[in-house]
Amino acid sequence: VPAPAQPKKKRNSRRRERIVEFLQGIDPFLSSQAIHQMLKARGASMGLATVYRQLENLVEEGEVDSIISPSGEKLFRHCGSDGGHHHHIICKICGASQAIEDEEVEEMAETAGKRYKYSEVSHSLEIFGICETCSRKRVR
Amino acid sequence: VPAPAQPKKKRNSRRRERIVEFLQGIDPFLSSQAIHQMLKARGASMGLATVYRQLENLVEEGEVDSIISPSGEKLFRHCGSDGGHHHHIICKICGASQAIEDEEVEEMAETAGKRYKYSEVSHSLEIFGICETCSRKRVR
DNA sequence: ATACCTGCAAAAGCTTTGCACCTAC
DNA sequence: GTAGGTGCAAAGCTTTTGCAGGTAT
Repeated sequence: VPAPAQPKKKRNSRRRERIVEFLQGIDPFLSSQAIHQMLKARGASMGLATVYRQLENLVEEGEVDSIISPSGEKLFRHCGSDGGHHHHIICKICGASQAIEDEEVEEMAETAGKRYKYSEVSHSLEIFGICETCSRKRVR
Repeated sequence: VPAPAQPKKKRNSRRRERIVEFLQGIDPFLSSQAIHQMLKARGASMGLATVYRQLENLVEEGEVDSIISPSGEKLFRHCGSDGGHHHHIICKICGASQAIEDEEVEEMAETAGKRYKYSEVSHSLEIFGICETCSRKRVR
């Protein structure tokens, strides 16, 4: 079984810093496109491809958390200091999220991997719903 | 809050039966494209769009379970008789899967929804890895 | 100087949709 | 006879990639 290659060397850059800085000040999970759009709106010079490439780097380095929405779109969120891996309940409409603590999920995934002899085990648990704010807006 | 509209009336058809029949005899989670390809290989007359449309129907009716792979692709599997909703550990390479029983996840999702006042709460928990068979093939 | 970073546009994948025709009920 | 099903090709979307030029080290 080949050991996972360590990430390529990454370089600092304006765009990269801009993205990290932006994500640190943001709560919800956002799509690459949304992030690009919001950065442009803030006056950043930034190509879409760069956003994709940098987000890929940042996920690889563990700076950013990535999930897949029910529609198959990748969503990103800064997840640096507040501990390691955890899960969220996420609004399908606005992307607002709250962290969910649950150690049992981690254990369960590991146990299942061993029991069925799976290697390179990862897991994803995401809870999606519609937050109170968005619910109200919908009723109108 | 509008009540969820009941599914449209569905009609029996050769293609639909073919798909159900095929999925019932299959273990792993498969993509729409894979299912289409395998049905064609078995001599079925079947368009790709039909596979997409029927899988959509079947998921809506609860005949088929759908998940999203780490790459964002939708995967399907027959999930009719063996109880209701449950989770799986899935091979990233061949799609083989084993069911995982865990009631706590269900409770947790529900609790989190109530606590944070989210409506229309759903959740997804999937464990991905590489199964023993595929591990061996890789090493060669 | 070299290796990585960027932007743009093109290309790739998966999925959905418009339309004309077919089929179950 | 009518509403739903089907195939094909076109279109939609998100994401990736090729390439020429820019930038950090």
